[in-house]
Amino acid sequence: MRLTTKGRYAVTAMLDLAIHLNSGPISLADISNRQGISLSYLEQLFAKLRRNDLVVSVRGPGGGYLLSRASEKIFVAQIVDAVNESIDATGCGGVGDCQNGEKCLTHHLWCDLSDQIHSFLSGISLAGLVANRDVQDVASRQDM
Amino acid sequence: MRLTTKGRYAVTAMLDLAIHLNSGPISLADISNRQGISLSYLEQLFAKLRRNDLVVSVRGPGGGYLLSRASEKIFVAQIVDAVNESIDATGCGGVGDCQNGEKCLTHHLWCDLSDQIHSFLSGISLAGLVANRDVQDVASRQDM
DNA sequence: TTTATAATTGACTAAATTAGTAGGTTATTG
DNA sequence: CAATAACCTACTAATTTAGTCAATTATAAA
Repeated sequence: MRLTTKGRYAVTAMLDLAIHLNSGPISLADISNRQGISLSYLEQLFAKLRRNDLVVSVRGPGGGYLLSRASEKIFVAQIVDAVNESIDATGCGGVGDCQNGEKCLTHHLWCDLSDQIHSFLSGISLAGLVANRDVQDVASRQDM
Repeated sequence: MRLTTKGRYAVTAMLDLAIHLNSGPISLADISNRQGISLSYLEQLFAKLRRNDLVVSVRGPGGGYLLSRASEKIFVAQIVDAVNESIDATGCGGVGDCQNGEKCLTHHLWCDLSDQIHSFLSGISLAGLVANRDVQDVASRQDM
């Protein structure tokens, strides 16, 4: 299991889209400026987000990206998953063949932990994040 | 944040010690055989576990490692921490300087997640794991 | 006292992953 | 037709993981 800047960048970028919902398509250049993420790296991340139907793209001048559905229906777990940062804490993908085809001694523990993390991140939607006071503070700072 | 085989190996090895509590010092060779972890790699992990006062060592023939205290008082979070797999999900270590000295848009979210994971893993002791039915099944298979 | 055991230490390495960069192509709008 | 911005591919530096290897030190048993 890993959760590094890759997953954090993806969630941050998606949250940026959710915040600027009423401004039409948002270009990656805008997100890059506001969030301090390299444009080329954003392109890679958005390729995955698009393949996972989390965003839709609009090409050409004035184009950019839009959320594929209401921000209430996009959850942090889906975003982290989309950029291949598995939320799974087991080494076997939950299958249970971690030690010579059998379960390792701690298999059960990592399954429980995975469930815990997954249910936490599945309970948080972009809309929920946008409504957060702390998030609004940071967003208004960035829009100046 | 990462949780890879490194942290899983460490917890598995510590659990092996907890299970064989009444057999005196347990050598790394024994753990290596039972758990399928390379001996040299175990040496590296146990150097860290010892520095963090989670185990004590006994040198010479018949030597090995013992838990430094009762298995009720050693928690999974401490073991994962000891081998440098931070449980922290933020990029800034919780400080809040993730974007040019200020909090990034998702800082709050990662703080909450870190708390969640930490409190989960802090609530599970080695004794608790040993008592688990699934763990006992795997352990008895390994002792044959 | 020697020998075997087992921890301890340090240096090295292959493979994978992360976090990018660079350069070009395609679609669309004005 | 020119500018914009998505799209795509290939490459790279740095870091981390998961080890290997070789030597040293401490101790118990013979």
